Amino acid sequence: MRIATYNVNGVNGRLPILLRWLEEAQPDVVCLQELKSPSERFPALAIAKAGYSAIWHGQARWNGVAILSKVGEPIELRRALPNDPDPSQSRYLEAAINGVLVAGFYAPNGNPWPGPKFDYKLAWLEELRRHVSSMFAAKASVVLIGDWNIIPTEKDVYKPERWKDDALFAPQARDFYAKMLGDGWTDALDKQFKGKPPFTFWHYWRQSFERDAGIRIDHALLNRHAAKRLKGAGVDREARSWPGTSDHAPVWIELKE
DNA sequence: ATGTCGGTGTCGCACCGA
Repeated sequence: MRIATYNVNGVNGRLPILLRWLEEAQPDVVCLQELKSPSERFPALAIAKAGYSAIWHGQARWNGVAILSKVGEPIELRRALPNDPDPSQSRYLEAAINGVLVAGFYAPNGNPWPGPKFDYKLAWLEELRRHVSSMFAAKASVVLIGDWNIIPTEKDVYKPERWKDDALFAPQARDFYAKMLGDGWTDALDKQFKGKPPFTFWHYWRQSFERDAGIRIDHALLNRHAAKRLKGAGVDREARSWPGTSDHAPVWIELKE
C-alpha cells in the first residue's frame, strides 16, 4: 500500500499537475495540502475520473486538506484536531483506509518568528502530539503524513545559515520533531534513505530547484506497527520540474500488505 | 536583500500567505 503526501499549492490552479502525477505515480492513498479552495470548489469529479474517492476540508484562500484513495473509500474519523487553537483553519483530516489510520495534515508555517503565528504553530503541533500519543502502540498501522513545516535537522536544509531566522528551522520546531521521534515514531524517509533523505521543497525564486537549494519539510511518521511494514519510500522529484508545478514534490511511503 | 507563486477582491493591479 503506497501512501503519499503532496502540497499542491492550489488544487484548482494546479489540477493538470495533480492529475498527471496521479496517472504516472498511481499512489493508493494521497494526502493533499494547501488546496486554496473552498470545499464547494474542490475538483471532486476530475479526481473521481482519475480513479480516486476523496474526502476534503477546504477553506477560501488558504490551507485546505484532502485524502484521496483508490483502495476503498476513506472512512473519515476526524476533520480537525480535537482542540485546534484556531478551528477556522482547515489543516487536519483523519481517515481509516484498508485498516490503516491515515492522519493527513498541513501544519502552520509559523512565520514571522517570533510572533503570534509562531505561537499558533507550536500550540497546534503540541495538540497534534497529544492527540496521537495514544496511537503509537496501537495494534494497527498509523501514518502521520503531510506538510509539517519543520526542517528537522541541519542535514535537511541546503544552507542552514540561510534558514536560521525562519520558523521552519526554529529550535522549538526542531525540538518538537525530536520529541516525536523520542516518543518512538519512525521518520520513514530518514530510515529508508539511511540518514540522508532527499529534500521535498524548493522555493520558486532564484532557481532554487535547479541549484537543489531545497529543504525537507514533508514527512511521514510511522507508529510501531507501521514501521515494521515499511518497505519503500521516496520523493517524486521529477514532478517538481514540470512547468507550472507546486513548490513541493510529492513524498511517498510503501507498506507491506 | 532578493526572489515567485495561487487566490481573492479593493477587481484588470495590489494584497496576503507561503
